[in-house]
Amino acid sequence: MVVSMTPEQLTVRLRDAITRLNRRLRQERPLGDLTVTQLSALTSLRIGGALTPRELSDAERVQPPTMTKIVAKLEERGLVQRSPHPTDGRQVLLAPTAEGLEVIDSYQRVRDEWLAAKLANLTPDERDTVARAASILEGLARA
Amino acid sequence: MVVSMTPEQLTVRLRDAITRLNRRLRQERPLGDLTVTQLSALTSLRIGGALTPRELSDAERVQPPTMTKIVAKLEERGLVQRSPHPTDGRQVLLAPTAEGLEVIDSYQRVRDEWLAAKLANLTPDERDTVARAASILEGLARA
DNA sequence: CACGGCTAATTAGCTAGCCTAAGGATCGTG
DNA sequence: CACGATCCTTAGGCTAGCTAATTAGCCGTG
Repeated sequence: MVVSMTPEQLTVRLRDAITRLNRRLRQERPLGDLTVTQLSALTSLRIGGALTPRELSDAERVQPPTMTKIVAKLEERGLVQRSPHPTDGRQVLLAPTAEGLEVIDSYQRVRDEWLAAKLANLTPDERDTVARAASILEGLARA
Repeated sequence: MVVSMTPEQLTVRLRDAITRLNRRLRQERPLGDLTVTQLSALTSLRIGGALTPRELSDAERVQPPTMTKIVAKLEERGLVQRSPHPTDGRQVLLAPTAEGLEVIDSYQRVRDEWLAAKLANLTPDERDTVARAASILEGLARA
């Protein structure tokens, strides 16, 4: 079932799909709680262990001042802890607190209900397509 | 090459890919020019012909006040025209101006250079996967 | 025919999330 | 030891979304 589409059509189509789905994801913000941006940053911290703000902003593809704000909010909620860098006084190390880790876990289970439910309605074949596309799209965003 | 992934992994992975790619798309704002949101609304108007603000906000999945602002910006630029509803004095009809249509066309060609270039680097197989996924994702966002 | 309740659109005001520019602290090297 | 580079933050601005409240117009009922 090859879809025949010009490159322009594909570009427009993909952009549209991305922006709409993103809007939808933002809307589904569950009680409590963290925004998509905050959760993403927190998750990067768990994966990366302790990161500096610079490393974290690189990982999240935002500018450093943006990350300052995101981290500030996570800190307010006690989900991230800041400690001095052992050898470089300019830098700071960020790490999730125990509560932060807990929050991530509970989100992994609870959070994406809306999207998970939608995905569950797809055929196995469609899910497979989406899974492979997700990897490809991540690659695009990273590049 | 079937990717084996739990539903949770897929959900998280997809959300991540969407948000990151969306950030990237926002950043690539070309000179001139319309934001992704504005272009999307304008395109909906071209497809839908003349729509009321309510219809347009439904189509774009935003709340009416949000659409009021988007339309105001498009109007400022002379890309959208407002006319009274023939039978209902509360409503308003929105339609793209000639210039608005022209702008859409030029964007279709010029705008998504960044994304188009990325897509061009994919293998035909990957492009096909992305194309099919785009349709599926649009369906998700719509539902 | 007027009035009460609904709907459409806008206004007001908030938050998140992104940016650039500029500043202060620290590092490292000549 | 001074000076350029680097790290983080502050300041300020913009887009994009939201909810609550207001204004205007519609319509059915008494």
